[in-house]
Amino acid sequence: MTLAEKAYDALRHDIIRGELAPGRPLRLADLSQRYGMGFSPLREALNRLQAERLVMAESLRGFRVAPLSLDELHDAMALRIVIETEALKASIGHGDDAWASGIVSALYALNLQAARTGGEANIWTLEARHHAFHRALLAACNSPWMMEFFERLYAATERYRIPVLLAAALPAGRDVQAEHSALAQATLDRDAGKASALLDQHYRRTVDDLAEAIRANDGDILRVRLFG
Amino acid sequence: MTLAEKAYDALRHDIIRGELAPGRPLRLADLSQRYGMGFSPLREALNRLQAERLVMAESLRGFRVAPLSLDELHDAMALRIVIETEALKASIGHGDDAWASGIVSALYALNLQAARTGGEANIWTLEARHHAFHRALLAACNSPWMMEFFERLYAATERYRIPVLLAAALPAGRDVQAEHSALAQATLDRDAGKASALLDQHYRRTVDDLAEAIRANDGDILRVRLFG
DNA sequence: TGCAACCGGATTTTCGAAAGAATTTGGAAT
DNA sequence: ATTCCAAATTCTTTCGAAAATCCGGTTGCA
Repeated sequence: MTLAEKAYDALRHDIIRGELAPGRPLRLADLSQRYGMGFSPLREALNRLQAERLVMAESLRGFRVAPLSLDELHDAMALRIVIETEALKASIGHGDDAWASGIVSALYALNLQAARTGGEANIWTLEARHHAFHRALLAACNSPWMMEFFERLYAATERYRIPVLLAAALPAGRDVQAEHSALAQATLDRDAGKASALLDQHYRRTVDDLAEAIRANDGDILRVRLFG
Repeated sequence: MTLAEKAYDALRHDIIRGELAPGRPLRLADLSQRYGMGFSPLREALNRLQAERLVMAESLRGFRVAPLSLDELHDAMALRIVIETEALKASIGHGDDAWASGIVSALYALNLQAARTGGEANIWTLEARHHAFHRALLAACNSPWMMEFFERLYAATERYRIPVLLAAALPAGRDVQAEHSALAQATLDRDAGKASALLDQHYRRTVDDLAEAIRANDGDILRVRLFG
């Protein structure tokens, strides 16, 4: 693995998790220090991330972490619904036993982690398994373009979810794991209409909850932090 | 404009037009000669294009122009239909007079160019206006993510259209300009159902024609040209 | 005071060379 | 003739420094 690839992974990771705050300028000298490498691999990684809209670039003024906004959250989630319901239908059409087993396994692992509390609870493990579950649902759609856009939008929206999860600011009265199970069941039953309706509903609730949590937080989660 | 940005524009342009053939290795020394700049700006541009799937990269083995395949054409066009019909409905919902005027103007300019023959006919002008027309239809969708994916998929599918246009291998018996006019009319009439149906139909015909032309050409258009 | 030009430091961008990795070549042994 | 190994070559990747640009503050002038 080249340094540029390491830089890409590390920067992407740190941006999505919010360790590099939205709006923060990404100075090459700082990054060089932080990641222990020269400018060239960092610039290559930043250019890739720019194309993915995780980083913004301005000519001769360098790079900064892409900002967040409620508008973008709504935009990205609305498009996720369009693309993922379509991909789910295709997946249900094409999926074989390996695909179905993948869903069962991903759901099981997700439920295990979701049930853990206290020291065993780990938001990053939970997040990874949540991602894996949603990917497993779509995995058989047989469309590289859909999968790419799924990954792009997942990363974009994860940036909103993570600070909310960290603040444990999720509204009660919602059984997310039950939604996941129902979604998996409808998918495994090859009921495309029901499965995509459940997925749509799942995401509508998610975006409502996120928007609510952000409002409750006075938008601090989104606030552009120029330094830090 | 920095050299890296110039390199990005030039490479993107040359890849989409097929001047850099699918599959061709992109050696830094060659590119440096071709575009008259050092390695750094070229590598930055290549990394951006890699993220856009116009270029493929392999660790320590450099870059090559992304290959073409019938499968990818079908995949990309199918997703264009999903995204653009959605964007068109949203555009019809939000569009104001400036948006409507933009469509009229883009359609007029496209028709002018499409009517020209002989020395006045210019495939690149035609292509630019075709792109501008389709963009104008969606311009009011108010979704940066949809517009980005539209641009990505347009670029991806343009790579298949251009060699066919250059070979003038379009099947007769289809009045593409009439389809554009009808589509514009339904859109301006704010008939979302009819407009998206026409757009869907327009693209289904396009993909059929392209696939047919490529088959007639024995797939030579897609053939990976390792040297070229 | 208001304003424009200008300097100095900070930062990005680019280059050229060195380092590192893969591929090819050529030759020796089987 | 074929296989294997090592040297040579080609190419990518990375670094460090030089060039270009931006930003903030200050000076000079009306």
